[in-house]
Amino acid sequence: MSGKREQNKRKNRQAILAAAQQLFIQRGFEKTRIDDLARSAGIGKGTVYSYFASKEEILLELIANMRIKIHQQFSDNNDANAPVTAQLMTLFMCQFDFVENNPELARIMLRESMFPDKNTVEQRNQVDIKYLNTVSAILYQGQQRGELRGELDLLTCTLQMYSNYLTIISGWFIGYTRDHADVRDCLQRTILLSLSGCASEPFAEQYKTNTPHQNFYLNLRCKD
Amino acid sequence: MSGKREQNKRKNRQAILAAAQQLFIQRGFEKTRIDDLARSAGIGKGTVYSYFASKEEILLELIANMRIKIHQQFSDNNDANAPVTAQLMTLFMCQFDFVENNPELARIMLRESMFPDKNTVEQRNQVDIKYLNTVSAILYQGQQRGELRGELDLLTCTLQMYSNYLTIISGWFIGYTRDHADVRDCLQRTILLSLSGCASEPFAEQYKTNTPHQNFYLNLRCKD
DNA sequence: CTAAAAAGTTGACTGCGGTCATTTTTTCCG
DNA sequence: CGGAAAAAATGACCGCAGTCAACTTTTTAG
Repeated sequence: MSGKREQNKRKNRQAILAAAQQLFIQRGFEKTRIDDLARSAGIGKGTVYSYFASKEEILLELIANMRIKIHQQFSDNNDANAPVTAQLMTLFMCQFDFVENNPELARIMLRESMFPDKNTVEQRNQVDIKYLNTVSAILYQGQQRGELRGELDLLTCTLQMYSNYLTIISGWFIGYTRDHADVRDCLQRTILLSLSGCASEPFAEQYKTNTPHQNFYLNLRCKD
Repeated sequence: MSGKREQNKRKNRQAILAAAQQLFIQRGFEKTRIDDLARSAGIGKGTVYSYFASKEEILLELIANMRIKIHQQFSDNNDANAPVTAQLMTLFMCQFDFVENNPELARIMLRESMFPDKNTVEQRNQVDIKYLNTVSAILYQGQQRGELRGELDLLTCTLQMYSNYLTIISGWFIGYTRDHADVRDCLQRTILLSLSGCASEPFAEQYKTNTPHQNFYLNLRCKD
């Protein structure tokens, strides 16, 4: 019976995540004590720390799992032939729904995701990249259909669209937007602006560049 | 001598900030204990908390003060007639210099600034708005000079430019950009993209909107 | 099967941010 | 002045995240 150990480890890890899901959502992240969480998972406090490096790590893995599910839902329902704006709106609003329903948890995730400290787990990062890849794919299709300029640098463009989303979310946290409809409107606005550009005619042309990105060390996949 | 109390309060507050500046920068935020900070300021630990609500509040006020100085430096040196791109680059790179030199402190500030929790001090927010106003002013001048489209919604445009900056900074924290030159390049790129737009000719026109923003409850001042 | 080694579990303990009852200083006013 | 009231300072204390030496379970190998 050499699988006993592995089996137990999987069970414990799941138990911790399940307890965390229950407690973090029900009672809140700050108000949940690790001791309670451990008790609820049927293990000792110290054991928790042989599975996760910190309380926050538990939350981040939990959220990463949720975000993968959300992404799956998007993929299942998205119409890849819809206009770029529509697809981006759908993708971003799916994410915002989660943020709106779990502001405390999402806030911690967003903080860590945008401004991580050194000891970040690579894997969690992958969920963000999954979303960036999706944006990238949407834009690439837009290029193929002629909606977007063909010589665009996709990476810059992807970053900008995602950054539009993050800033609107940030505005929501700060209190500049009140409800779902506000967020939707603002998001639509910035996306449209990104598409149409700020410059006036004579200038716009000269601002167009097509040299590829070389200083942002991230490779996105725009094709499945 | 009825001013004794007021005078002392001002002195203590300054002493705390001075000690914080020294210790947070020298030894780091995490590694500085409140007890040490209090000792260094010549007061008791409890007293610190009658001036600041938390360790983080001290840091945030400290940084807010630094950012005001940085902004002053920018104002003093900025050429208001330079092209929009140049002015924005100068403004953002001034800020990045601070971030680069104090990553730990800046990280905490950026996290709190973008995704604050409920009990945020209004005053600190004002520094961010100061910067947004500056961006707004730069863009407004650009409009006046004909560089930017006159019917642009300044708020949306301002948010987008600032969000370009924040995302590049975020990329730097994550490790997607390595050095000062990378950041500069990427920033330039996204700004140019914001100016020229992503859409191809026939589409670009129809994405242009000129209805003013109504769902983002922030009023910027684009004129001094 | 047994015993030693390896892997995993545990809760008492540590360190630090933040609190609060007590003490000290300052102000007010007769 | 003096002494009462108000304001401020203080450090012992608390709660909780995270550690670690002791202990238990599982695996390995002879």
